Amino acid sequence: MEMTGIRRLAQELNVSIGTVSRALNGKPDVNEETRKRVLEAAAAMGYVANQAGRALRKGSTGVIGFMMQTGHEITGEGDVFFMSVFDGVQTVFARHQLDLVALLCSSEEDPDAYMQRVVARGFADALIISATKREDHRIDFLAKRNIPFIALGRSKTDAGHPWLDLDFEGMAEIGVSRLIEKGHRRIGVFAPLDDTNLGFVFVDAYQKALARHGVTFDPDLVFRAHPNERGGHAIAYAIAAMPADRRPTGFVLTNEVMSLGLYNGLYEVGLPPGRAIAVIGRDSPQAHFLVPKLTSFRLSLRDLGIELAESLLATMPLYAEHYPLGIVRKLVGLDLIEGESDAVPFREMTLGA
Amino acid sequence: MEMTGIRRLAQELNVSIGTVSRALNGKPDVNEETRKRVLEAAAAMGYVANQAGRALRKGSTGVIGFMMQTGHEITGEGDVFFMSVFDGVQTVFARHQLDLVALLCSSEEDPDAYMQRVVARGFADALIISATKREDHRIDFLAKRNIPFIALGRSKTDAGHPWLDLDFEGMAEIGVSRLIEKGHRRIGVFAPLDDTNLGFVFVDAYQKALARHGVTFDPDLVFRAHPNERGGHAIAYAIAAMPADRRPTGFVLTNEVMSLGLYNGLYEVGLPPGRAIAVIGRDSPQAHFLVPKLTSFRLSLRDLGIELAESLLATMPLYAEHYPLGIVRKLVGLDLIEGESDAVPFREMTLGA
DNA sequence: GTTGGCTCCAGAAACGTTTACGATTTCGTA
DNA sequence: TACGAAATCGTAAACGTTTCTGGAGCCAAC
Repeated sequence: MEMTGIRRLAQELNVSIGTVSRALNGKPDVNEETRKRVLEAAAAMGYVANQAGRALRKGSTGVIGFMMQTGHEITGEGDVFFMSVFDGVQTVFARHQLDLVALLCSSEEDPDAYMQRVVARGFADALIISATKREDHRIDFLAKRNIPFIALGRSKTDAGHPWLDLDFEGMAEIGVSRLIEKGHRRIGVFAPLDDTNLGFVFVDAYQKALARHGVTFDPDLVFRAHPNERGGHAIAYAIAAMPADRRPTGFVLTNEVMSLGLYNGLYEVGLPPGRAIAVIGRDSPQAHFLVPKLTSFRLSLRDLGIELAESLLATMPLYAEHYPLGIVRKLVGLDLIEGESDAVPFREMTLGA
Repeated sequence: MEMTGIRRLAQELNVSIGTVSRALNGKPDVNEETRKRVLEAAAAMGYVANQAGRALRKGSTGVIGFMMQTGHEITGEGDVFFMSVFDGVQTVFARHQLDLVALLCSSEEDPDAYMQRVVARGFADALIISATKREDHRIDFLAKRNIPFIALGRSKTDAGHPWLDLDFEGMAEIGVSRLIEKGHRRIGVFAPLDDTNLGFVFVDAYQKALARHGVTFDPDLVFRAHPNERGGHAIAYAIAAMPADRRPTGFVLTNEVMSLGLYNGLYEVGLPPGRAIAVIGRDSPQAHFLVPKLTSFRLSLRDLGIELAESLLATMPLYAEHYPLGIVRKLVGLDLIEGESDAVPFREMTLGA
């Protein structure tokens, strides 16, 4: 009869399974000598406590879920974005033996339903949710159930929950000011087609920034598109389709990947970025080598991940003492990296490559 | 005293928990009338079986793990790549109530150790591993432990395990032939710095393709770089640093994102793609709008995901009957999409934008 | 009227772990 | 010597579920 797991370990060492467990979990009442023996034997046979058994008994899984939706069309941020954020999150979690897994919601399943399923199953101790919608039922749900969570991205639905978001207001203000100082008056911006919150926040801030500089707002300069390369590309064609004197002479973009499509689209329609149109965008591995060099907002995604993790742990009773941050609701700022894409001095629009 | 989970449901319905469980799991010996009552009550209170309890009892979790490493520098493929593959995988898994989660190995942790930990914990029923190395200990480990798995990418370590990989041989053959037909003789290719297997496979096939066309192999035309935008960018500068008559006049690239860096790098060094150097690359959302349009290899990542999932299930006793595929070890082909990036007719190299 | 088979369900065991509790030993001190 | 505290460990319960076993009830057939 084959013993399994901790029982086998206990038998081999001639101690009880209780002692083995206490030894492995660093509990106080176990002789240091036996603890050493246990640890060595465990390492030797590669014993790791079974997830199900442990979770069932402890009532917690040691797993934090990062919920995201698969399929490219939907996600506004690139994947590089997430991979870097993950890495930051994990360096914090690793300190507490917490594991990060990405909970992947199929594009065929409703995100709300998926999340309820995951929570009801007790799959994770806490959740990080991204791609927050303007009104996001997940927030209410999690708050009501008292599941620790943090949202990456603000939302109109406010449950007093912690969130982190990029400083879109700051980007709007800096971007608009910078272009206006260079003489631009017609500044285009992007707004997403769906109800992700960032679009509204950014467009609002954009309008305020314009007003602050006494420039009147033209709704035609808000370009609705998908938040991906395709969307950026489409915007270029939308611009080209406008009467020349109504086109934007500058553009501010906060999305990681749209600048790629916008750049190439602008080349195609004969309105080269940095020459015919000033572009300010967001730095990313993909956008980093654009020619001419993109004047862009940059932030450390790894640091964002670290802050995300720490802010989440701050709301979890077991870990809060190490992170006395309260309920974090914070905008993370971005640095402006000077490039040449906004070097075009203002003048009447001219067509041609 | 608060009843939880299935017990509460059973009490509410005045049946035993066993009956509830059987009703929910579609077991035969339960009255259809009571089954209906159970299902309705479960839906009403949003009951979902606890993951830990179920996994502990059943010995299987219903979770399939897709193992990947976080941090951008390491991953050769972009995140869009994975998000699309995931989506395909999930459409298959959904048919069997299986859940896909991404197991994220921190860049600070050894991938082998991470995987052993995950397996020992019994976290997932099966694994999909990506970023396979030329010699990959994970393969041996999983095969020895009899854990169902499939590798995305070939490896030298062969455990008779299933794998799927892109047809690098095909891309090398088609890409090289195409450029040679246009008169090119000096064709550059990329090889990764680390020991991912794809590099070796591709370079091998590249050499064979050259030989088949009677073109002698020049090792200087194999450019070692990181498999990301930065690497592509660096290659452009490496090319520019060569004596003009030793430079490649064409380039074949199979990586999703490197063409971005290469394109922009080539522009910077005054060797514009499609004009000074012919480039054949790989299609991707990011590369899709490059100017001039990239002549590229395309495949459906979603279909790749579907095939990956089906091939994995084919090796799992419970599901094999639905997927009589045997042990799949297969190259998936890519279509060539005509663009203008390889339109440059062969001539002596000229500098200048 | 007994038997056998069928349908449906209750009861209990089992999965692997953690932990509360109690038992044993040791040791210092009255 | 005796007693209490401290150290160490074994025992068993508990977590929520699935599934095995058996039993109650019913009907048909002999």
